Amino acid sequence: MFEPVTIKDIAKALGLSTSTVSRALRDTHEISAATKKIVLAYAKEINYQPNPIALSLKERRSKSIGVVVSEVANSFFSQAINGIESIAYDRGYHVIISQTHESYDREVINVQHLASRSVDGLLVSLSSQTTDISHLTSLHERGLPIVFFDRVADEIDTHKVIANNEKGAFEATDHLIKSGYKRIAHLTSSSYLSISIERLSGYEAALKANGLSVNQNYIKHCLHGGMLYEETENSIKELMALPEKPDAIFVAGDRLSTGCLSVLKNLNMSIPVAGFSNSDVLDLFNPSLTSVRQPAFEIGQLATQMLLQLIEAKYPIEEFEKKILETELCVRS
Amino acid sequence: MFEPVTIKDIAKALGLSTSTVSRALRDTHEISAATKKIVLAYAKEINYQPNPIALSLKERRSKSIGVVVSEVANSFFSQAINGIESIAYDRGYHVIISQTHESYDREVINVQHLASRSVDGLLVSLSSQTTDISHLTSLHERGLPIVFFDRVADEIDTHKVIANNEKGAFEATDHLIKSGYKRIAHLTSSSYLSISIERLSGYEAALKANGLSVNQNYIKHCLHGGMLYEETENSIKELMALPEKPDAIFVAGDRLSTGCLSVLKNLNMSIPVAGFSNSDVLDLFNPSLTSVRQPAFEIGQLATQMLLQLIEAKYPIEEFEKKILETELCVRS
DNA sequence: CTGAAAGCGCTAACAA
DNA sequence: TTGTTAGCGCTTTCAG
Repeated sequence: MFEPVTIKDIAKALGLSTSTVSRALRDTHEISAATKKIVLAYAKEINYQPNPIALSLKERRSKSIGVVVSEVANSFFSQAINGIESIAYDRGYHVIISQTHESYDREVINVQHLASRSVDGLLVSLSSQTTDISHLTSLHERGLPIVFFDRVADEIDTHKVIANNEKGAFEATDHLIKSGYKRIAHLTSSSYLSISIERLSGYEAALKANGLSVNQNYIKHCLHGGMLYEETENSIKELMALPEKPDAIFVAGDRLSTGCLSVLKNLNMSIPVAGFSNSDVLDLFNPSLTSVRQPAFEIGQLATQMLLQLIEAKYPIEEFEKKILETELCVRS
Repeated sequence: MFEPVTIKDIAKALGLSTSTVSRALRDTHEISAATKKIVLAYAKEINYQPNPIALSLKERRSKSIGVVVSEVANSFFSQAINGIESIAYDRGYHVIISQTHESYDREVINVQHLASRSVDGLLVSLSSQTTDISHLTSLHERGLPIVFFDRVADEIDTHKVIANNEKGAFEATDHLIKSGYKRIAHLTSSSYLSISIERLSGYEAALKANGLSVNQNYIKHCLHGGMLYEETENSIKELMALPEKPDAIFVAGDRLSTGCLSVLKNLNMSIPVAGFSNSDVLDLFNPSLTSVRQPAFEIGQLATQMLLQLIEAKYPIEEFEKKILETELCVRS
């Protein structure tokens, strides 16, 4: 049906061998200028495009990287993807995006699929369900470069790029306290996630730094991270049914933050909320959301640079680093 | 570095030929049950994964489809992508997403890149800059299946899936008029886009149906479709500087709608806005946005089904259809 | 400077 | 029932 031009067609048309054509196209020095010119001209004329599949098979690399995120429809991830693309594109790499929708099974399938498609490396942000990461370790041990961003797995020794979640959480919680609130609840995602742990830790540190104690009843985990309205709603209802109701909420995730605001609005409740979010329409919100903004684009860029460094390294790299980028607190009231 | 297991490894280990192994794995009837069992067991043991690149080269298809959208960070597109994935995934196809960022040059490069990567078909939503579609016609003529969604090109005879933009625009405009507004401005994107044309037409029809005349000064095109704050701001400033200021605005796009609200908020202006948007946090907005919501997920699904139908067709398909899905008006005030 | 041939992983005639 | 061989498009020794 769809018949692209091959190097063979050029060779036949020009009465040359395929190898000569190949060399001419790749501008090898061992080809006469005359032949080169003819080949290049003809290739251009018939709009020859090399077949990257054949190339991949031959060179055992695909010049593509796989990205594993939970949802594209999430400001943080879509911005990170833009960062990833901006670098990958410049360096001649393709980006293949796959979504886990926070499902562990889906993550395993996607990772395997990407690996079998011979991506040269993987940029991974774990799903909220993931506790077992053997699908990644096995690939990593066999030499597939992997860089984690945002939701990382400390068990795997490789580059990681994250936001300063602990500090961001600290600042947001501290801001609420400094604004006069004393009973600060914490709404967060699955407790497995590195980001949950880090943000929880920042929240607790802020309480302690201000002489407040940590009340476990004030901490609610939503395993679906805001994807399920009912789950978020239940958590908030439980919080608001406590004898000592919280007087402010610090939320640990993007979808969860907006979900929280929706629930509060629908329940006709008014309570200040601060939370992690990279949405670009927060200024339009009412009730407003004091937000912790992550440098999503930069995280994507940095992670990609590190991955390409691993991919293109001549010798296996043994030293890995965890880059931590600062967040930004946007106070709204 | 990263050495996957091949059919050859299995053959060698088991003392069989590669073809026997190949046949056993594909469960051909001409292989003894015993051999099959051995091969399958061993393949499982060493976690054999067929190399899809080799398969692609052989079968001249990649079991993947390319998607061309302007921005992933756009509710409509991210929802559409979810719809696309849901179908593609079930049918064993990979989805490769590429973003044009509304740039024509980028669109050409992406399309060519996808084509050269041997995608089996293309799902395209044109960039707002695109007027010349020869990069698509040439591929289409050479037999590459293409399905347009949302922003379509009528010049190419193929399947198309769109929302009922004209009716959606009519309803939104009509709603504003029925709410008592008489001087309704229209903020829209590039005039090349099919969606702009359709929505403009619905807007004009609503005015006429209500005995109002179309005032060209009330119609503003933003070539960057809301991506450039200044552009949106200028358009709105021009509108509000008119001797007869509009008393309501109908906006034709997602980013443009939120951009419009931001500008109005920042300029401290209050004027009712209705517009196309698929954001899922509109309920939190203040000022509110009466929205025209497109069935983005379904559009993605349908487009993918149609594309797979073209891809898997035994005989070339000559009859094409344009599916039009209904929008939903969500009144907010 | 150019050509012939092998090989990347896999499948499918064709033989045996 | 299984093995041999060729070929998908390309690069790269190795010969000429």
